[in-house]
Amino acid sequence: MSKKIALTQKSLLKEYELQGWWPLLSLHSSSGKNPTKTGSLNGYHPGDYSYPKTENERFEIICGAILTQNTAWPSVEKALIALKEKDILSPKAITSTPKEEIGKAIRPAGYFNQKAERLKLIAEFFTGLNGRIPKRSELLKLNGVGPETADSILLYAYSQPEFVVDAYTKRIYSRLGAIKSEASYDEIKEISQKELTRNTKILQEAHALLVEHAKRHCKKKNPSCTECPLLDLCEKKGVRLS
DNA sequence: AACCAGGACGTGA
DNA sequence: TCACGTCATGGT
Repeated sequence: MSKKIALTQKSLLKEYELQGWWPLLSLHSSSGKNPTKTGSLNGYHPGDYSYPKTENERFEIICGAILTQNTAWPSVEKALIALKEKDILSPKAITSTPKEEIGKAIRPAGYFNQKAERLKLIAEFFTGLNGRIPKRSELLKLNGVGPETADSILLYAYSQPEFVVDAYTKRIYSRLGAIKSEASYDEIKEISQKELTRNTKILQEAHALLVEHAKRHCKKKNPSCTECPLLDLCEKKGVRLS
């Protein structure tokens, strides 16, 4: 309870260093995969919180937030790259392109039928904003945008201080003993923001670090606890030591 | 060859 | 409210 979440972030930052989310296609270098990150080819910008710099980048993040629902990031990147290749990674293009063609491009990201529909809905919504920052309640009214997607959009596309709770967060916090396993999305979000302070840069890093840690050590099936940087904080110490 | 992946929605109890 | 089935491809 008391300060476990804050201590966790401190340990994760020391272990993995700054993450620099959200990954952007425009930041992909030709030098290949970044060995310090597990999820993306690269596209991160550690230490630079000035992204997104353009409306195109902002919209790319929004599309990524939809496409990554229950889907591994490398698959999402394939979909985003395909959209860009076909020149349909803009609100106008997505609005004016048939759902079938969008579905064809985003196929590797899975659920391509409903995601194509959701991309069209949020493209319309984005255009209607005219550059204004959306409210969370507005985002939640969109079909296909639940609490996590809404918070991801606010935190990474609009730099609003909203903590993102995902399956990784719940798993890590639950194993640590920082929350009860039945805790709701909003409960986890509130205690996190309370312990971490409501600061955009901190919350961007916090979520990214949790994702990285879940992929490296706190895996669902076979967690590797032996070299876990959180071992001394963890209630389920040594679920798997081998 | 199951199992999992940076969820959300519709349905019925 | 809430548990449960559904949506789908691709990597391990």
